[in-house]
Amino acid sequence: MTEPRITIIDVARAASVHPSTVSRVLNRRAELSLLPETRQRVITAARRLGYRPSALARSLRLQRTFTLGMLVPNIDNPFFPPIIKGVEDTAHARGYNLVLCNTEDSSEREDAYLRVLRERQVDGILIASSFMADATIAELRRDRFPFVLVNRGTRGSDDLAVLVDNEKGVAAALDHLVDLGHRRIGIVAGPQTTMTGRQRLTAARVTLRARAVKLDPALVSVAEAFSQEAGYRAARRLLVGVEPPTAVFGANDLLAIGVLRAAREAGLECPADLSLVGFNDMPLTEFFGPPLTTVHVPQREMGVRAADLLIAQIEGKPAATRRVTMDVHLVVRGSTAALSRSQQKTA
Amino acid sequence: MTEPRITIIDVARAASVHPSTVSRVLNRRAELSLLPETRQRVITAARRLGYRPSALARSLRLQRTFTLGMLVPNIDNPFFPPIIKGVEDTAHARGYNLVLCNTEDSSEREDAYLRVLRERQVDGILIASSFMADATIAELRRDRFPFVLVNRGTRGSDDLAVLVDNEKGVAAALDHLVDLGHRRIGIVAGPQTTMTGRQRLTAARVTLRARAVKLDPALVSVAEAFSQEAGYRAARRLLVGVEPPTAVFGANDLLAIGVLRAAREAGLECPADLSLVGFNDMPLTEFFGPPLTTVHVPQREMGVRAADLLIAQIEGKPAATRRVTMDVHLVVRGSTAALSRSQQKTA
DNA sequence: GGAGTATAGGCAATCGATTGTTTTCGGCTG
DNA sequence: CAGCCGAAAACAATCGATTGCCTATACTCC
Repeated sequence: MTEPRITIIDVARAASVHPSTVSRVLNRRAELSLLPETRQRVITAARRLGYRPSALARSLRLQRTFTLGMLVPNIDNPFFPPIIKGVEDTAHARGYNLVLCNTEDSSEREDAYLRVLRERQVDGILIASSFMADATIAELRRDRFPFVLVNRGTRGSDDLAVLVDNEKGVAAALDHLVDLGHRRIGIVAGPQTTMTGRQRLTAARVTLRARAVKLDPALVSVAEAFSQEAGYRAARRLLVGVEPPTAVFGANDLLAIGVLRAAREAGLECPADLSLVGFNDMPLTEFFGPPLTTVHVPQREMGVRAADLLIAQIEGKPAATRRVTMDVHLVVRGSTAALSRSQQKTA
Repeated sequence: MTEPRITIIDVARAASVHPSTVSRVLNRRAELSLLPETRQRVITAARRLGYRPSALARSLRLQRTFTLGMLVPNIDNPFFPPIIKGVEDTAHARGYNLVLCNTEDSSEREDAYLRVLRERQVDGILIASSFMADATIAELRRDRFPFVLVNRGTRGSDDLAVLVDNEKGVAAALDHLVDLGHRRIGIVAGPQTTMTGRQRLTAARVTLRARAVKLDPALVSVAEAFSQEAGYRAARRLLVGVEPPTAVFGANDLLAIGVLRAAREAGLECPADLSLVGFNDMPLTEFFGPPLTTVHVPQREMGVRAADLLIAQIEGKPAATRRVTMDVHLVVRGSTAALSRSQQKTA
């Protein structure tokens, strides 16, 4: 903008009133009585000049930006967009804007962005990013800076959080495989540096033990990220063994797709040679070849609940609950099938 | 934050210097000489107090926010995340932050967000949103507000823009189908309220005419959005006719996936009964069932170029070029096949 | 030793809006 | 007609950082 900015002072001059009067008129403050005629003069002048308030100046004065920040690990993961939309819709409806930060699964970027968000004085932060050091979060806690964790927990503290019932979801996924007759089940786990990665792997162990299926350590492969590529690399380690699995559980859908690719490369058909279950039920999974059996997570709803929680906290409303756990359920599609004779022979 | 904010004044007091000195130290201004010892005292004090500059105050004073705004039609469309990442990476590398706005294909939201971005005084805007009224853009142009169009053009003006070679892409897609022997080719076009939608349909007509294939008006179905659902609805209208197409071109990948769904429902196998080509080559298309033949668009690169263009404009650097057209090429995968005998009989 | 000058850093205006306090002015009362 | 009241709007401080300009101090040179 090379044009000089139209300020409240310009409007005041045009309407022959004091700037403070302009402010009161435009903010519809009832505290002070104003002549209807004056009010009209101000409004007309503002419109005529094309006045746009400066959110910067306003925020500086009010110490409130009406902006939320959100840290997302990777916007490329189709799991997140619906969550983001849920947050955005809710925020918008309540008069807040959203600044989105893609941390690219890097803790440096997480820290950098967090700093930026605080310097910009966002009113609160949603953290869907999972690598973040507990120390960083502890700092937020100490400063009483409003924040909500999304799809990730922290050890034992009572931070505001919207979580997924990982235990139930993993159990549903593995029960399904066991029910189909599978006994050699492989796990492509998420990074064990993340809460989600650890919880799901632990839950898998628990479930298999409960079903009396023993988990061959050679069939557990930890991916270094929640991405298709990492899933592919992890799956390759899994499928080359002397006794490959007849079914694999991927700790999220992208990992499962990576497994699919590795399987194809190894000449395995899914689900004939290898059953596959994912987690999240991200958009478009039903169109994959084959359509992915996966654990459905109410993504948009998570975003909505997270934004609700955060805004309530910001506005000092009594939080009905500090922790929301989303229910999940298995969606059976085409990537899983009963253990076949040929698979039994191989195994 | 309930804690009182640490300001530059607090640091100044702690270091026994004037606030202006603190500012100069922390901004490494060389214009004025400072005693190394003073400098050190200030830095120490700032660190000890945990001073965080207020981006708000800074921006207000400098009339610069070092923030870019980006309007995206729908973050759910996997086509956009890589573009966004390209923008974000570039912006970040140049010291800018990005505020992302999801317009949900609604022109009201577009206008609302555009207003918000201007009130927040972002330094420039990237517009990937396609519905936006030309009048709104004209206003930006008039105010000399820096902006770049991404993946959409405007009629005849010389706005900064990063475009896709739609003509070439569409020609490649349809040439491929014609080369495979298809003559009854259906088009699922994008909304004709968007430039992209119109350009691709026009290009399709031109290409088919050039190949002397006549386009049955009954085989052109316009979707009301660039979404899977809209594609599905549009495709249903197309496939129920007395003489259905043997191949379909979807104006983007999501539309193509909608076609796939409709085809499946109609009992048609892809590519055996129906060949299908999309546009964009968004992430994961290779994992669809069948893997989608589509026109590859360098998504991340588009974002990078757009951010480059915008930042150059903001910083008053001479723009080498006002308009960048990305090259595209067809990626043949599994959703297209040569016209088969059975299809010929049907047709 | 006094004028000149370089160096270090303080002073104060400014960015644009908000809001508690004060002023102004007309009208009314005693 | 002085005094008071209330409505309407002006005044001025404030949010936090930046920067052109000015000042104070010490040092140099003749």
